[in-house]
Order: sequence, then C-alpha cells, then structure tokens
Amino acid sequence: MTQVANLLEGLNPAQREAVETVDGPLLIIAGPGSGKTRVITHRIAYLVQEYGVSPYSILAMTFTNKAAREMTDRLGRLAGPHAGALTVGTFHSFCARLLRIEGDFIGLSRNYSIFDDDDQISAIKQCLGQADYDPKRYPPRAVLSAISRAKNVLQDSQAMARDAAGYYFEEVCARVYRHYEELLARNNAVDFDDLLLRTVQLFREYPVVLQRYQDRYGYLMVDEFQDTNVAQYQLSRQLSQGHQNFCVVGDPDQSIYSWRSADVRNILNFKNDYPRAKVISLGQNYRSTANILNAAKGLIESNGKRLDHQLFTDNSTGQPVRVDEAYDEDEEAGKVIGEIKRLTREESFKLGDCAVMYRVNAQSRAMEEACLQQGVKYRLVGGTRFYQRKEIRDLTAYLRLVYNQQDDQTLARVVSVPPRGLGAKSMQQLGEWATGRGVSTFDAMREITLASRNKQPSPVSLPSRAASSIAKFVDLIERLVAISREAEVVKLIDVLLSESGLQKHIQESDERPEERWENVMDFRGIAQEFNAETPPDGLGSLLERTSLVSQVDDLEDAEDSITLITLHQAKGLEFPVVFIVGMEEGLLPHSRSLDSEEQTEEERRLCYVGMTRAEQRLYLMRAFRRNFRGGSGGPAAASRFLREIPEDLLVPAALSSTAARTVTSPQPGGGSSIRAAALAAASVAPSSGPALKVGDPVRHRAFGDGIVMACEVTASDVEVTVEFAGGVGAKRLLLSFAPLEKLSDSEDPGLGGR
DNA sequence: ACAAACTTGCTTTTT
DNA sequence: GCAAGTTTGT
Repeated sequence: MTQVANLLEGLNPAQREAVETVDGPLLIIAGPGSGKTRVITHRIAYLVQEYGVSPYSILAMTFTNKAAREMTDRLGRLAGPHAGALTVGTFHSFCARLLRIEGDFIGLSRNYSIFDDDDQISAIKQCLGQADYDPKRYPPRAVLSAISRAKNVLQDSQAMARDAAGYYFEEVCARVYRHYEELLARNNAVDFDDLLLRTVQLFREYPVVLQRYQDRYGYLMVDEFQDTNVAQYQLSRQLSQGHQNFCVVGDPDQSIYSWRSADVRNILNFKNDYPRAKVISLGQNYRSTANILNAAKGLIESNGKRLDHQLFTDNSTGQPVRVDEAYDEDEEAGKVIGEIKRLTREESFKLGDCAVMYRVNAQSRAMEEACLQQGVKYRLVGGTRFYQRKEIRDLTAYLRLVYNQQDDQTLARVVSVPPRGLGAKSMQQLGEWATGRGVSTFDAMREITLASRNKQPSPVSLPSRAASSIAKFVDLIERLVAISREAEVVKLIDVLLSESGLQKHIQESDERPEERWENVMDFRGIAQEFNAETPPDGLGSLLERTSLVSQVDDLEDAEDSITLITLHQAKGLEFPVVFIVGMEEGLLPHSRSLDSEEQTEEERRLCYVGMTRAEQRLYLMRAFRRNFRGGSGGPAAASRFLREIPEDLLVPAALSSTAARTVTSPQPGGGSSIRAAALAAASVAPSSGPALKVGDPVRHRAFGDGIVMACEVTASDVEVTVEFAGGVGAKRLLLSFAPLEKLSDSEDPGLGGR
C-alpha cells in the first residue's frame, strides 16, 4: 500500500486521474512537457501493484526504440522485478516478433528478411521491368511511396487497383504492387509497412491467432497516438477488441508525420469510435518558462482545426523569446554560435544544453561551418546512420543471406563485395534462369555448383570462370550457414569477415579504412549482446535490431557539444536553450506545404514542437537571403509564424556575429526588430522620411535600384534593409541619411520580391 | 571496373 | 546552381 501511495505521490490531479483510470478506453491528451511518460509508467506500475494485473498481460507500444527503452528503464525502477515480464516495444518490433512466431499462417517462414529502403527500391525497379514500365516515366521512389501509402491504409494490390480506377499513375502503381507482393513472397521477405499490414491481415484471416493475443494482452497502451497510421490503429483495435482496455496517449498539436501516413483523425475521432472513452487532458507544463509556453500557445492557436485544451504552467516567467535576423545563413549561424559561446561564458549554460533546430537538413551545413570556425563542438543528429554505412550494410547483407538464402535482393548486394568475378551479366542470366524455373537465385547457384561437382555440363550457359566463382561462393555461404546453426553470432561474424574476404576488402579500401574497420568492430560489439541466444535465433534478433533502429535512438548525452537537429527529429526531446533557425516564408512554413491549409497547419505544429522543446531560453532566427542549392534563393520574407506569436513575449535580440561578414554596415545603437518589420509590412509608415514598406521599389544614388526587404524602427531612426539589383546585394541604411527615393510600381527594377 | 559526362530534380524520414 | 545519380565510354 505504501508503494501505491508512492505511485500517486507528486502527481497533479489530472495525472493522478489518468493513472487511476484502469478499465475501458481512455484518451489522454498530453501537452508538451506535461509529464506524459511519467503518467504512462506510473499507470502501468499501478495496474500491476494495485490491481494485481500480471505484467505479462500488459502491452505498451511506442514509435521509437528510444521511447521504448526509456519506458522500460523507468518501469524497471518503478516496478522492479516485474518489469521484465512487460511487453514494451515499437509497433514494428512487436509485429516483427509476432510474425517470426506466427508467420507460417501467411506463408512466411521464421527466417524471413526485412527489406530496407535500398532493397525496396531495387525490388521496385525489378517489378517495373516485369510490368514493362519505363522507370523514367515512373520513378521507382514515387511508385514505392504510392505503394507504401496503400499499405499504410491496409490495401493489398487488389484493393489499390480497385481504388485507383481512373487515376492512371495509381493504376500503374497497383500493377507494380502486384509484382512486388509476389517478389516479396518469393524472397521470403517483408518490408517495413508489411510488418504492420501482414500482422493485421493475419489477425483477420486467423481469428484463432488473434484470440491468443487478445487473451494474453488484457491491457494495451499506445504512446504518441497522434502519429499512428490506419494500420497501427487497426492493429490496436483488433488487440483490444474484447476487453477494450485501450489507453492512448498523444497530442494532436504535435502531429507532424502526416506525410508518413500518420492520420491525426485516429486521435481526433477516438471519442466517436469509443463513445464510452474517458478523456483526460494533461495541461500543466513542467518544462518551459511561462514566456516560452505562452509564445508557443499563441502560435498554435492560429491553427483552425484543433482539439482545444488548456495549457498552463507554474514555472517562472523567464526571459522573453528572443528574435533576431541576419543577412544570410552564414551570418545567422555566426550569430547563433556567438550567442551560445556567450551563454556558456557569461551564464551558467553548458554547450550540451544548447540545440539548434532547422526545417531541412541542408541548413546544418552553415551551422557546422560556424561551429568549426569558432571551435564549438557539435553533434549532428541525422547524417548517415550507423547501420546505413556501407561497410556495415555489406556485413549485414552477408548475415542476412546466411539467415535467409531465398532473399535475392541481399544476394545481389553480397555477390560482388568483394569482387569475385561475378559481373552484372552473369547475374542477369542467372537471375532469369532462376525466375524461369521458379527458384531463388541462390538455389540456382546451388544447382550449378552441384552439376560442376559431378562433372556434369552446366544447366545454363555461363562463362566457365563464372561457374567456378559460383561454386566457390555457394561453398562459402553454405559453410557460414552451417556455422550459424551451431555457433554464436560473433563467431559467425569473425569467420565471415575473414573467409569472405570482406575484412581484407574493407581494410584495403581507399576510403578511410581504419574508421570503417572500427565501425565493423563496433558492430561486432553490438552482436555480442546476442551471443546468448540459441543459434540461429541470435542472428535473427541481431538482424531485427539492425533493421529497426533510428538515428535518434543512439543519441547519447554529450555535455560539451551543441546539438544540431531537424525539427522533426527534435520531437520528444528537450533542451535548456533552443535556437530555431530559418524562420522564413518558404522554409518554415516550407514552400512545398503552402498549397494546402492542412499542410501549412502541420508546419505550424512543427514550429510549435520546436518551440516547446525549450526549457529556459528560446531564440528565433531568420535570414534575408538564403542560398538554396547554390541558387540565389532570392530574398525571403519573415515567417508568418513570427507574426502569430504574441508581440509582448518577443524581444529583438541584436546578437553579435563573431564570424566576420562584411556586407552589413556598422549598426548604430540598437536592436533591429522583426516585430517592427512586421509592423512596417502592415503599412505602418515610419514617422520620418518617405513612407516605405517592405516590398517597395526604391532608388539609391550610389547603389542603384532595389527593393525594401525590411524596415526596422530604432530608437531615433528607421533602418531599412534594401536588396539592390546588379550584384550590389543587400545594404542596411538609415532612412534619415540615405539618399533613397521611392519609385512607383511601374519603375519596379524587377528584382521580384515575394 | 572505373571515370567522365550527362541528366535531373530540389522537405521532413519514428520503423 | 549544385550534388547525386545515371549513362556512356575506355
């Protein structure tokens, strides 16, 4: 009983209610920083301790491995020895394990492969060929993403074809999809989306199996529910059908993955689907200062379609949100890094407290350069993931082939690394022969090997050199398969590395061999964790791990580095100091999301997610000019989001740029102000000089014609930034001194402001 | 098997 | 306008 008291202690009334509500459907709307994970873990512990629910019958699903691990750790501390019996995992890993066990029902044997992105693309290319479509007209990426979208709404190729009627591209995709299904089946493989789709299908077709899982899991919880897609929702519904002990936690305002088929309607319509669902709103924020929270609230309130719920905090007011602008991305980066250095020097922040967030990965380059220049250590989230590195992928490809020889995609990757005299043409011939006879490529190779061992003529006409290469290769793989059945995983890896020539190949490559070999050894270290399992299960688990990890997963705390991260990846994280860079129209909101209101609202949520990551300080930065892909990029207007944040919570920051950038003339006395610019944009004319507003064409005696990019009201004057034509670039000018004259619209110098 | 020349397209990327 | 991918040539 004391333990139970502990579980409720320190919770606010809403949190407590959420923990104590154990039966029936429950929807928890959890605002940012509202102690969501705490509530989930305490609720699980409470179920076990107070209600005597067996931990064995509790299933908790998350989206990231990181979230799953965090939850498991916390539960270990809360529920102690019980924790091990809980099922906590991502949707995908749960399904992957389930299919290992039950896959037979739908024609998947235990050792099935999980196709990664590359496998999928090359498979799609192959299918396009089979269906006789030109990959130029139908880019494999686009076809794959259409198929993926269909899978995420639980459509097989037939259903997709039915829906596609009249839409030519979709029809084509549905036809390719049919070939793709067949290819996956031949390879004894599934792709990411299949993990969910095929599980749902299995449950539909075999109610007995579903029954078993329904009986086992009497309590189901789903985290980040706003990001579930139709397949995930359906799966959850199936599992909780009988008992309806279905608890979902999420925040529609943080739904930022609709482009990955997440369907926010799952959470918005939850009450319709479960009329007797209890709804609890966690509104108290424990993370951010009041100023930061209110600024974020102000922004998100501009979204039309919203489930209203009250956010508040007892935290201190804190400092206003600081806003600053720069000439271009380099100056912006210089200012950010300069300010971070100041924060560590003059205040008590550490580098590890600071994060810089951006909309697109390309923005990291300027930040990295500024870090290098100013000697600030950084960690870049994203980049090539560990398991995506070439050397690791080559190694895992071998392991996958050893685990499942039906997997032609993997075979194709492995066969010429290192080169062993089996070129594209031999493989092509071999592949055709194999498909013609309805066997896998490896089986075909095996037959050829057998024939040559028995001194029989090769069943296919191949160069004799190729035939002997094939025999050697088959030999190698079969030896490895034998080892995989009796030895531990690391032993298999060691033999593989030396016997396949992969070790030599990596160590003698010209691209940083030491580093690459180190990665291989790191991988070997990871593999050690799976040594204990009886062969070949250890191999299976290792492969599952390699297919299902993300970039944020292995993000470790680094005290002495700042973090560079996209806004998407930042979801779920928090930092004392946050900079959001690139607050410009066309970037945030991104130009590709401006054509629909829904998409623009998602951009707003993305910005909201970023802002609510900040605990103490929040900076919003923008640049006038940004070099997109080398292109001039054109002058960019301030993001509408800046205007939507309540004015009184913002303050111009006037950060100094340590990185020298000579375009700007020395700034007299004062802060530049985005707010003022916005006011000016709204045609509030400055009190002196010609009335200028953003977008006006002007003429300068020395610089020629240009366009007003911004007006900033300083203490005593108005400072305008003008983008001049003819390679002159942007200048900041004081209106009272500068010989500027306003041109009428007909004299527009044609710079084309937005 | 690699390099040079060309084409293309250009958000985000939990698993 | 560039980087990445594809095609073509040696």
